[in-house]
Amino acid sequence: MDTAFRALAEPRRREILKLVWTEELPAAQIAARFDDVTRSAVSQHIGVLKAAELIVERRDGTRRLYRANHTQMDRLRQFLDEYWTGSLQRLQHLAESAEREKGTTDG
Amino acid sequence: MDTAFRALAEPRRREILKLVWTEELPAAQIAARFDDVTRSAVSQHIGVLKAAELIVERRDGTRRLYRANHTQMDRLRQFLDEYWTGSLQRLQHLAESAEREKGTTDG
DNA sequence: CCATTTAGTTAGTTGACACTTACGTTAGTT
DNA sequence: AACTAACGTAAGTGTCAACTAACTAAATGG
Repeated sequence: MDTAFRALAEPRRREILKLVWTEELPAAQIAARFDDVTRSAVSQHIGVLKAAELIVERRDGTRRLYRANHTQMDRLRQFLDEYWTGSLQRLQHLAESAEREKGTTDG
Repeated sequence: MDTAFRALAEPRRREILKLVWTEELPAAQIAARFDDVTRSAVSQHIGVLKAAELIVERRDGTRRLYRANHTQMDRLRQFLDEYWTGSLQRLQHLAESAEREKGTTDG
């Protein structure tokens, strides 16, 4: 989770992720989109995105094709959602505790 | 945007954010929840969350009360959503370009 | 085998980040 | 004014991340 958020914190990695969102691309073609950074840097970014499971790799001879892992991205959205649902659940627990409290003090 | 993602990448900050999600809390009470870190460190985390506009501050005498900024959190979810809608739009643009291409070569 | 293409890896530098300790600041209290 | 409570801020340290340059590895073709 930490890994995924930290990976997305880097603008360059977000761009890479968008590039491989709809189409599968080899590292060279990804690197070619950036003129102010070396292939090595892009390769390392890809490594970070791969570690965060935001992209997946498919090998084809000497080439390695990358594409976004939509599932992981969806998981992040769900995590953000939990901030709402999670807090609602906590409120519900509080309410239930209050109910029990009433019962114990009563009997 | 970078700031917000980087702020969320830290587990401690995510905990702080959850603490002030439903209730407004002073710094001291937030710091009291953690026994393995100093008040100063918590204060700095709060500073990062504030810079990312994930929490807002309200002053009351010598105390400063914090609460989560739900709007900013919603913005992050929308950003993640754009990865889908955005790519759909790009596909649509491609389709439209192809249509125009047909027209120009034709006439 | 040798050269080429495609891509990952390592070494080293620079800058950012999390943390602690110590100090400064503002609002109440006596 | 002096004291206390509740915070933030500055300085210093260890660790991690991003980047470049140079090297290595695997597949392909003569």
